[in-house]
Amino acid sequence: MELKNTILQLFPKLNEAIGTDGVNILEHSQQMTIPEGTVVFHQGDQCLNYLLIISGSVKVITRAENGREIVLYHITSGGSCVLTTSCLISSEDYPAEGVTESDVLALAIPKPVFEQYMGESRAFRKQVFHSYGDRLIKLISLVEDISFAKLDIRLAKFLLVNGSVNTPIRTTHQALATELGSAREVISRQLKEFENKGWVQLSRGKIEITNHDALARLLPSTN
Amino acid sequence: MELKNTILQLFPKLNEAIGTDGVNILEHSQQMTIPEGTVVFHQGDQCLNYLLIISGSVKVITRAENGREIVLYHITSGGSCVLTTSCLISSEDYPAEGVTESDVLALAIPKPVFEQYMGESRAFRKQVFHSYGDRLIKLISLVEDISFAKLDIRLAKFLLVNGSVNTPIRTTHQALATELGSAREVISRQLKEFENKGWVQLSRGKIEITNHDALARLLPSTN
DNA sequence: ATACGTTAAGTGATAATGTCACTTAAAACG
DNA sequence: CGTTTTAAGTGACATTATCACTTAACGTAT
Repeated sequence: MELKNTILQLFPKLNEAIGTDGVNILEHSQQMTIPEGTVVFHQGDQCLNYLLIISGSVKVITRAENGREIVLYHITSGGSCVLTTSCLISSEDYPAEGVTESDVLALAIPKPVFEQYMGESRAFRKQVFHSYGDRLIKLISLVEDISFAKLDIRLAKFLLVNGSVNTPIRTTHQALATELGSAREVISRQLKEFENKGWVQLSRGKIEITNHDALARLLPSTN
Repeated sequence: MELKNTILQLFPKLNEAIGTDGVNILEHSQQMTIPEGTVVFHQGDQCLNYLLIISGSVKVITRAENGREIVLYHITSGGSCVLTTSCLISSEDYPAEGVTESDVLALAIPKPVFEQYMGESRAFRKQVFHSYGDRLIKLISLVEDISFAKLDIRLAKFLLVNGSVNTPIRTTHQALATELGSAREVISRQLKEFENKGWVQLSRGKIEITNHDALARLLPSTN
């Protein structure tokens, strides 16, 4: 079966769970396809499934009253939605919103099955814990970035990670602002500065990197 | 036994684990007392125990290169150190530092015992997951606060939570800045403004609230 | 009790970022 | 082709951060 191989590849820790442990995730879970732009969960939502993303990407954001947003993280191929899981268990209000950024293929494991696996399979537990730990650590990095790192550096980093000299980045300044937790105007001005220095070329909905090295020199050596 | 009752009170989800499940946490764990000001873990440290805090408090901070710090969260009585746990499992570098804020009494459960409990006790799993979820959600709130909330409001909130009209807050402006992820000078100026309005009275190492209601009016109604 | 070193807090200038109230321009669509 | 929508630009101003200090309060040793 094709899907099984894909899953095993994406979730190496699940090998045991699918194989020798006698629990077969595929039998007890459901494939879901979710179109782009769907709000997968809102603040305060309850979650009834443990979700594994097979393909596509989900962004998790919080919003302030004044409408400003910040992307907390993305869940991509091979990732699981730890926050929905934790929201299921914890009594606190779920403080974020998940939106698909592309068509998404996911595997939904119902809560009781999830709990059974947690008890029976060491491999499954490891997988779940690994996701949790990663998320926690990434969130801490986000806090660090937001409170310490300067915007030009964060912006340069984003550009370098998401584009290169021949692959332009297709996004709006607003989306970039949300991604970095800043304001559109600030991003626009910063990009304009980069453009004036000849490092990027801007057009509506598109950013082309024209001088990779100059942008890279902005980053601290540890990146 | 006194300690057992204390633990059961602090970690209600552990009831089952200590009682009927046949695993006795007290037998397989070790009490530790840690003096105030001890660095419990550094960035990159490995952790060999799952830690439950019985009494006292640990603060978890990150530091920027320029020396600025921010408190990520505090672990107090009844809390567990999820980050050390996750650091044990995840391959990523541990991105924070833990420092005891007072003398701390903790219960250290060695890794193998921890893993055994995770397999055998549903209650223990719940406890662990609950801690994780709470931490994740609190970190998200922190991101929200840092990126959206104005400093005067965050400061007022802190003052109201940590002091009252007859119980002054004993802390330095520097510590406050770290707590809120700001700079000392900014905190000093903001506090001075509060003082000019007659809301607080400042002296070295001490902040007295003189007008609780005025401070409270600064906060959004949802708090 | 006074002097001295240490730590906490204050200050002014300047830079970086965020906010507001718009305007201008590009694309999308009938 | 003209009209909506959506994206991006702009100037003025507010807030927060940074730097390079100064001043004040406290602890300690004589």
